[in-house]
Amino acid sequence: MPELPEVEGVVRDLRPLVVGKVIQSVRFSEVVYRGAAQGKQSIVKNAEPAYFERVVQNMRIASIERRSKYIFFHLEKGGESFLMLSHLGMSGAWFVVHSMEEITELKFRKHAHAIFTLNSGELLVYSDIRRFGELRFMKEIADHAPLLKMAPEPFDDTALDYFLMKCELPKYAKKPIKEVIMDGQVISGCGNIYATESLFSTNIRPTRKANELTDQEKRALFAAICEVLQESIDNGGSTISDYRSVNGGAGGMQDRLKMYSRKICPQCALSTEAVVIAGRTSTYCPHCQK
DNA sequence: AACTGAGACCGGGTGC
DNA sequence: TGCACCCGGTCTCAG
Repeated sequence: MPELPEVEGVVRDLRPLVVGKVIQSVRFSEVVYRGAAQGKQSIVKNAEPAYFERVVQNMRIASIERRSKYIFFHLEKGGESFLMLSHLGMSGAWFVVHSMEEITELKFRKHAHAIFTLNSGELLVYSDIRRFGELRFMKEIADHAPLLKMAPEPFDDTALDYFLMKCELPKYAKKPIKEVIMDGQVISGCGNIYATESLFSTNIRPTRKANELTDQEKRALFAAICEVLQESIDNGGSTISDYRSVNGGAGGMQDRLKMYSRKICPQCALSTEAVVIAGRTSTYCPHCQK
């Protein structure tokens, strides 16, 4: 499951491989075309695949940027700029290869849904096993309303105050703290894995109501989130089931996780417990986390 | 107007 | 071997 660190890794890998290159053409999988014919938006959102094909032709990849768990491809053609948005969902992955056979894991090759041919002769491939990811072609960020509501990047100076402010709002005050920190409108890029880890490292139980945390606890929790996100970025992200870095590598962070999907607390050696919060499995230590 | 909950999207993995 | 079910990030829509 790609969260902020995994998406950051993909962006850092992609940049030197494709920035400056020109998209000659793009083709989509049968699933995408068939879905569009049935009125569904499989992978490709807010545009017909045929439109997408036509419009990205001869566009230069000017830069690539991560924002929350999204990847922004800044494209240019004839002095005009465009945005191609990619969200990896549960199982999205990007590859840069000379031929599809270079994608060695069959499940990723089998579920390649967008294949861009670059002027270098290489293929830029978006693969997505569970199809929870998306590709969106836009003129500007405002074309997709939810993007305007995203919280600041957690490493921004404003992010802590933004988080503290959101905790006080009626909408969030009485919700479990774990649900609050996983909300992209409160903190950007913190999903189940890193929410679980940061709550464990600060000894805070995930079910506590947001407004029942002390100011000190909230500040410590926010700091812990930034720390674990940074640690994960530094270690290539967590490869849990379907996350792969560009061209199929695995991350190293999964071995450093202390609470996510653990049966035994590494701190006190007692059994952990799991509850469901906002639809997500939330593992915690009932002894260490108060 | 604003919030809430349900539904939709999927196939690999797991357990019976 | 087969099959039903579980899981999850985010948006959309009905209430």
